[in-house]
Amino acid sequence: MNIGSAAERSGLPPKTIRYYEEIGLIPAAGRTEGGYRDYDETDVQILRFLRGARGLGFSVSECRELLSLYRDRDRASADVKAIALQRIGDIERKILELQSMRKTLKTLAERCHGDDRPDCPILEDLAAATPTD
Amino acid sequence: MNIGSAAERSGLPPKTIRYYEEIGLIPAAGRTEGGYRDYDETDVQILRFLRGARGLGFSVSECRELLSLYRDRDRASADVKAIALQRIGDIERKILELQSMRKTLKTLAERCHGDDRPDCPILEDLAAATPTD
DNA sequence: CTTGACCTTCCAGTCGCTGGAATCCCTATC
DNA sequence: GATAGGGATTCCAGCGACTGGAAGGTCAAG
Repeated sequence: MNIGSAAERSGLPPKTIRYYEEIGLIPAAGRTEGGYRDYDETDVQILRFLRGARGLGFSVSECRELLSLYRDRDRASADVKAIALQRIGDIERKILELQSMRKTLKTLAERCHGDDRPDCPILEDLAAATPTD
Repeated sequence: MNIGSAAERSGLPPKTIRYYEEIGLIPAAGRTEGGYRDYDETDVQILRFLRGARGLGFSVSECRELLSLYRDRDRASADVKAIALQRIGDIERKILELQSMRKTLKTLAERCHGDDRPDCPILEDLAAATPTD
């Protein structure tokens, strides 16, 4: 099947599939006589795997690790779990950061009357910011 | 004061300050005879403002808007508030997305025994992913 | 035989910096 | 006055993970 069908069946855009090939995340696809990339079900499976992993926020290099574990029949599930737990930690840190931003913004937005007058605690607060690092 | 002091007093790295100048986020700084950029307290104030806004996750183009509102004495606070509310919306969407990822990953990680055996629900689940879009 | 949808490669751009190289300025010490 | 260092300057390249677009090749239908 050509790259368009593989894209449709995997949920990844053709451009992304070519990009993954270029960076060596997936092996170079076979070619038809006319020079078109040719994919089979196994390839699509790998592409879907990547789409799922990327969708869970794993970086491309984490995907590389996950993929090599996926292909390794002698893998230890502990290695996979470690990557997943790491990712959960990243996500939780990010959530905390976003929640803190939201809290600050909400407080400021609540205090801003939001009409046509110019005085605004949001701007005032930003202007008063001190370098805390 | 030179860029190093402005950096210290604003909390932004010198490279970032030059970058902001380059992209026109801040006006070009004055220069000393020797060609060094020269900053005063007002400049540092603006840099701090930017650091605060970026720290709350506003994009550079949002910062541009916020800065122009900040400088506009005839602004309507409603315009500022609208940007802030928009940003809160972005943050909340992002939090929901991350929470969903975390939930999926947690479920998978819990079901993975994480020892030296190869069978692993994390990999199995990724491999079974279907294009849902 | 032509049309149009697909494919190919390659180059550039996105966002917000960050690193590094080569060179210049300023101050302090010998 | 020479020199050493710690700044500053510019410019170019790279990060991550694509995405857009141009110029051209291929394929199936009419």
